[in-house]
Amino acid sequence: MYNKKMDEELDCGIRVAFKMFGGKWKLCIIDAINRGIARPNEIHKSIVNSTLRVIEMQLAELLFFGVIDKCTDEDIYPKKTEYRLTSLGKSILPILNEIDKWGTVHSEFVIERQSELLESE
Amino acid sequence: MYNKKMDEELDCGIRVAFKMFGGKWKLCIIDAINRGIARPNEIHKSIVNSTLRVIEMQLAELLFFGVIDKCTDEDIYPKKTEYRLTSLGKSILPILNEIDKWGTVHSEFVIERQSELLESE
DNA sequence: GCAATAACCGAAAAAAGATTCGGTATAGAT
DNA sequence: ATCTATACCGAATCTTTTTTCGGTTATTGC
Repeated sequence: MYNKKMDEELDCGIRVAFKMFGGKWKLCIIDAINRGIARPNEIHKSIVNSTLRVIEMQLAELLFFGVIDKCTDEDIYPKKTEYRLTSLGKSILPILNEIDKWGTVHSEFVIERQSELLESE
Repeated sequence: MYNKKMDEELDCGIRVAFKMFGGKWKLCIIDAINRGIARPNEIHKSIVNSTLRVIEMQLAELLFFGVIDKCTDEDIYPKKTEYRLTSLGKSILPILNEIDKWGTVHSEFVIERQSELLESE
């Protein structure tokens, strides 16, 4: 969450949507929370190759944009924070499922093309 | 299309899908082609705030991954190139429509939150 | 001949985004 | 007292993506 130098137009649905969940990790985070993985540390561990810091930052953005809700139990230590999807967050789930389904179906093909790229370097 | 230093796992559908159409401009390009805007120059003009160069680069990637087809009329000048969606490209359309619909519905809300961010800098 | 046009490409520079690292806080266990 | 765990934050650094800019090619129109 910092300032951009170039102005970004939110003039079509696609760009608005990408503003919300277009980041590299956002949909994975939303998916994890939806599957009941509620705590930052757990979310981080569930997403291969993610760093805790980036998960924290993306959670902060999702929170700011009202995609998720946060409740922290401040009394207990180690602190216990849980995130849940808001209704706005839940409204993304059908899209998430479609995207995940598409990716699963085409995974083999994409991975193959990808590896051709890497071989030819 | 260059080499990444960090390895990216394509271990879930979401990441596979994002590999294909997760870029900032890809879905806009697919949308444009789907609406009959077939030529690089026209696609560029139809997408506000895009540079021609980035459109060219993204078209090359979409081509490489088999999302679009290209046919260039080399005989005529100025050269005439037209892109079309392949069946793989067309398979993305339902998702694209869902995303666009979501963004259109929530556009006002997102733009408002966004402007709160910018005011408080 | 010269400008315009369309497609494209390479490379430097800028911007955006992610990682790394070190720090805070606080309580319970050893 | 020290270690552990969890959440979280700031800042430097590094990677990835986008922009900017200057080319090339080949034809049509002036």
